[in-house]
Amino acid sequence: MQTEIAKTITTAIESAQEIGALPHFKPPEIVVERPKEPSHGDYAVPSALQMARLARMAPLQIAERIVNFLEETAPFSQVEVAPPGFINFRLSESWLMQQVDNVLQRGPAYGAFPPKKGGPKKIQIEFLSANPTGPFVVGSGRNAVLGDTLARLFQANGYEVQREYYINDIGTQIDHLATSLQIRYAQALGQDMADPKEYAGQYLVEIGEALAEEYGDRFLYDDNTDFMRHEALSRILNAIREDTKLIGIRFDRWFSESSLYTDHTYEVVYNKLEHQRLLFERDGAIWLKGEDNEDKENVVVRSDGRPTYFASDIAYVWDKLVKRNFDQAVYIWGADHHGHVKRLKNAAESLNINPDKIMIILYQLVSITRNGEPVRQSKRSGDYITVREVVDEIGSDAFRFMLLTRSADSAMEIDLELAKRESSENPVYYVQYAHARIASIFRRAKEDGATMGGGDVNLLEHPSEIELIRQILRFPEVVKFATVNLAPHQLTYYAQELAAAFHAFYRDCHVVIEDDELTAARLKLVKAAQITLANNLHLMGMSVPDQM
RNA sequence: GCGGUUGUAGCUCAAUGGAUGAGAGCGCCUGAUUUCGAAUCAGGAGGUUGUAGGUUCGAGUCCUACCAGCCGUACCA
Repeated sequence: MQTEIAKTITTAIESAQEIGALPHFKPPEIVVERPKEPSHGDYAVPSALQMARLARMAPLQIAERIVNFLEETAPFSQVEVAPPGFINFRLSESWLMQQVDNVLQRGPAYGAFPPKKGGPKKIQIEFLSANPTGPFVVGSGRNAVLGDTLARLFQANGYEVQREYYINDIGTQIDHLATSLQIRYAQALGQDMADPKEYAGQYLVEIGEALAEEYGDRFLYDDNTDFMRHEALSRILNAIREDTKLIGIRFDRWFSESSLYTDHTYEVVYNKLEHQRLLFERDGAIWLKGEDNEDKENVVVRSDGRPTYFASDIAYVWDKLVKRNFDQAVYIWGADHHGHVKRLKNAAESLNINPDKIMIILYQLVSITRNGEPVRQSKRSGDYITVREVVDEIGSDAFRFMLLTRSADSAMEIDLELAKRESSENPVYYVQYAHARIASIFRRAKEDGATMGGGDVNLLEHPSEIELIRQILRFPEVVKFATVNLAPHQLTYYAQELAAAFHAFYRDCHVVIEDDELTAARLKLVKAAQITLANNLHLMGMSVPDQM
């Protein structure tokens, strides 16, 4: 709708300029807004205000001339100019009513957009990717929920989406993990050893005990680092996989960092950079030049010959955008990684990859408190709160909703005790209750033998009905907006507004009544509301209950 | 020090450079059910959008400085 309005405005300006009603100038991009104040209509265009200087005319006058040249005003009952120079569009009630049939027809697809012409764009979203050195903790939950919801949003926008988890399965930390497990295993076999310094968490004790039970002392005496590394990784990753399922997340691929080296991707990328003379040696290490002098140089290969994490990052982005040919690569990173954004994009550019294909979402970190006291989050010390613990207490839907309501760039604090106490007040239940109430209306209608077949949507003229339709029709716009702005939290706010519009309608309008025709029409409206609520809840990865 | 980011109601947070109303939820106060589900609805109190300047027809939003919090500033990941 917004793009259509923008188009008609543009043509109106052009024809006004041809005739001379407006002077010639290059019009700015036409912005179509949804005004906050309902009396200002459904859509508003402030372009006349922006063009006042260019046209050297009063904004009100510009707006009036544009309106005079508008060709198509079909779905609108009113197009008016308001001071200081807005052009306001009001949708006609009959048009609004007719959209209800439209929503019913689209059903589960309502709010989704078809793929672009020429086939769907391939987008890869890599998220969570928590180091496999410990359990899935609450802090990472935000990453997971953001990534998964964005994946759902891109799917709704006609993209072909792949969800990927990048496993950091090499490096110093993994070596420490292996030696820590070796100690736990030995302890499980009754050896008197000091607790590991590196990874002291309970989960390694359990894995050590499991190994002792399965293998006895077979791995006790020789150097079994490789075995320990493998066992620790696979068991921890399995646990993470199970825990992500707990909140409705599944990955399409688990990508191993070490595979970048075994399949020679790294070698190819390294040679490419070297061929372009972008690598140089200093202090025994190999560095990558910065894009310009202001950018810092970064170490790619350490002086002991081992590649850095950054080296893997470069090979990985090549793997994504060149080898696997994704159109876009989305990264979800904690804000503590913000320093890496520029160097990754610069490296991509050095490889002739368009850096615009890389979208990096930074989210502020989550701090955990319990009754106001900060809780430390550290896998090394074994001091952490897992997603599983919290989900067991408050449920997956409330957990996801809680993490999703904040925009990514606002730091959030979760108080565990408060979260438990208030979980019954979580707004997700408000939204789900609206859905369940509608299901209940349909159960009632069935008992009474009422159906929505043949319902005439033109009967839906009560102000609460019109308002509910307006809210329902916002849904596709919200989906689009949340995607292009990478702002999935918008879904949670819209869901509450939609539910509120339904509850207000419920107060004012009985659905199952004596008047069969009005009943049928209202059942249609209520069905449309239910479809929209359900599609929204699905997009947020939450359950859609018929009863609560 | 330098760089990034955040500062909005008692609390947790929204708000696409727009309109005499900066909005929700929680908490607090007052009301509503012989009715399709009260996990609901209606109303009230509560704000100098950290401070000071600037740009703009128009600023919570953009720019500058300052104050406060968080993060980064590794041949860790």
